[in-house]
Amino acid sequence: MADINPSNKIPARPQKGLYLRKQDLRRGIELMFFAYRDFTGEADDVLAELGLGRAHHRVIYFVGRQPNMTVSDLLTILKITKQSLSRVLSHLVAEGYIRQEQGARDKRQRLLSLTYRGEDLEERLTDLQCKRFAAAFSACGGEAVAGFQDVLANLINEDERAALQARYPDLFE
Amino acid sequence: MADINPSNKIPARPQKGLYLRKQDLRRGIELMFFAYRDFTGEADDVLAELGLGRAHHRVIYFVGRQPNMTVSDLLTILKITKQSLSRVLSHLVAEGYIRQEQGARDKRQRLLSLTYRGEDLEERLTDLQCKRFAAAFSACGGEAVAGFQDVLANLINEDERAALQARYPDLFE
DNA sequence: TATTATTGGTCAACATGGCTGACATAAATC
DNA sequence: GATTTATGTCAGCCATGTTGACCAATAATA
Repeated sequence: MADINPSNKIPARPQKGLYLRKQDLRRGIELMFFAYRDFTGEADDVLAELGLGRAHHRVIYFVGRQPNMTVSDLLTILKITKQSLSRVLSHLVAEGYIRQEQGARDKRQRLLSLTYRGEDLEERLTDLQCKRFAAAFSACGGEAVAGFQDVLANLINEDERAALQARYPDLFE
Repeated sequence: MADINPSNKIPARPQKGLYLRKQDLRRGIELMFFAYRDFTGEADDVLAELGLGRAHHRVIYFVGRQPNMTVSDLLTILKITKQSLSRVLSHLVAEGYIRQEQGARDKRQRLLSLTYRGEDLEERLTDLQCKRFAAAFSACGGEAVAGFQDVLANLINEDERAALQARYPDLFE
């Protein structure tokens, strides 16, 4: 019997690449949700024991990465309002995780850095997340890691990607 | 002048693979943060106009993906408390995005599905995120997409990954 | 069958961390 | 010097997590 229906062989739409089917794009959405949920989960548990939350973690992480940064710097990275940041930051200063010094050039600025206590916590949290990445990277291999980095970089807003590249030259290799 | 310090040529630690250096793992952390932030940003804006939040989006997305699912099903996916879910869900039902029917086999259950209004919103939001993925995937190519999927899958908790595989067989190819 | 345990869901109250608005102070500009 | 701009704070609102107490339907068991 002849194959009357050509749809068995010829795709209905022009084939732009198998990874661009709706199903594959939805898989991207779902993997991002599940991976992010678990990626942050362990650190959240540690933070909860200390009476801190994910917002505190972000501040500690980025201040640790770039000591003596200003509040404004943090705001452009976190993309939250300075009022939101202020609450979290005040808490971290009060609890002795973060130290702030008045800026020499501009006295309005408060330069942020981690105390020893802050460094300890940062290391503990970062180690947790790094271990997860090390396991995943090991399981997948270098090619996959490169692809992972490439896709994530391209999910970032274009203008934002340029700004990040200027701030963190090694973020995109 | 002879090269006295060998650290210029010989790595301090055994070389487990270039993508497992601390720097690369931290890049993973940072890319996840920035990519997730922007990946959710556009949809958040649409939701905000409708007086909804990201929590509502998650419910709409997963109910759309699997109509007639129960509240319990949703809970195991979202990993939040049923009290949290209840508030969001009640709101969505009140606003006419979601319909709930009593379960036939078990009258305690309420089977969830999208109304036409809910379907419209789901499509609008999913399209936004799919477009972002389509652009990123196109820019990076199929190899990168495969690596992206592989790494994300391996970032998910192992037990959870098994459970997801059972629920969504096509999530991991 | 009657009782008990489990499962599915709701209501109330609290905490975190977003948000806006009003404001103080330092610096830059006119 | 007066105004404008930038940095940061305080107060209060809202969304969305949390726990605890509870009700109803079903399943398990004495």
